Amino acid sequence: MVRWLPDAVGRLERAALELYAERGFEQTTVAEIAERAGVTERTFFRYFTDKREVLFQGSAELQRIALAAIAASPEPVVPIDAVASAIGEIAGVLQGGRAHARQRAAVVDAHPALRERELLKMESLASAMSLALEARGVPAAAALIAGQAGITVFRISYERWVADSAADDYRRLVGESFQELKAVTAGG
Amino acid sequence: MVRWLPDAVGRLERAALELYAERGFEQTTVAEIAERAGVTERTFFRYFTDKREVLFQGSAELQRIALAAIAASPEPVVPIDAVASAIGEIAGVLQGGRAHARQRAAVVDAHPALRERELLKMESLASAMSLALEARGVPAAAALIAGQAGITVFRISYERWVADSAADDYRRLVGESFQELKAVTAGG
DNA sequence: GTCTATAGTCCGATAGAC
DNA sequence: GTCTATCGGACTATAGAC
Repeated sequence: MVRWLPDAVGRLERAALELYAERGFEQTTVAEIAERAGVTERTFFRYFTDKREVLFQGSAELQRIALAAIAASPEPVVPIDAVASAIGEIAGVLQGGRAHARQRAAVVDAHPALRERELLKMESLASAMSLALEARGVPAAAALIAGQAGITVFRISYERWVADSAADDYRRLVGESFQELKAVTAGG
Repeated sequence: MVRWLPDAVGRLERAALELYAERGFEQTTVAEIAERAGVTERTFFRYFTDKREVLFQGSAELQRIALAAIAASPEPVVPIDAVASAIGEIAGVLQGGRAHARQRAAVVDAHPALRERELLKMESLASAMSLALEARGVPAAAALIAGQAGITVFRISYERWVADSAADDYRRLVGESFQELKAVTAGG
């Protein structure tokens, strides 16, 4: 007989996503999430700083993958290409869990408080990529812009991927969005 | 004898910025802001949905200016140029209040909850610009990317403008950042 | 694990302007 | 009378302190 069931964090994450989807973010209390996960309210706040954060644990892992890709970019480092490979790697990882991504996206989009948090995570990813580029010798100004360009493409292709049933190849959507970005900034 | 002093909103905004600067965002209660502004807590929540929003009332006006610039862009509408003129207009308006912008930026940067809200306002500006571009006949995909590219430039040049004492010509910084964006995305 | 401060909501009351 | 701005108090849930 075990005292605690394993994976309290995972159970809390699943319970929260389900409840937010079922009855909405604001209509769900932390107590209800904790109850469904079989822990106390106190335990929830042990693992997550607030009610939103429970949906964003995965972003740290994505960031790790992106930084590894930039670190592994071949010399000479072309900022936009290094970032494109990083975003492509992320897309490759997400590719498998489209159903989950869709449910999560619907929940996040439905509430400004969650969209806010998502934007903060994206910003964090962008600055991390910029720093990684600087570490590879890219000048600060170019690194900043390339990092931001990367999340622009990431977000736009993510939206297409979850919204359009026909567009199921996420990595390919990323590549297309990068081409569009190049065309638009060239002024064409 | 008037029953209420005029401009309760303005007094609340100034009181909030002062207090957030003096003792930090989290260490300031809404009751204290209200007290300094000479109203009750209840009145604060009448005008602002939450404790953060009090610092972001100005963003609606900036958005209006940006959209007007896009609506007034000469034919044929080149998305990136239309957005550049919109961001340039905003920079021109902010140009005068550099001291205030600096204090506000310091306060916002100091707390993630405020950075989050700022990112949400930027996102709102980006999608509004994208919609305005679509209204001018720009295809959806290009409009989305151009809008995002616009806020990328806006934010990067804003940071430079408040951080670097020597760089006091905001409009010029915006122009330079657009050039850098073009260079980076071209893969140079 | 309990206790508490504070954010944020709701309903109603009040006082002046028109 | 209606409209608008403020105040008062009670209430719940989040989040952090002890």
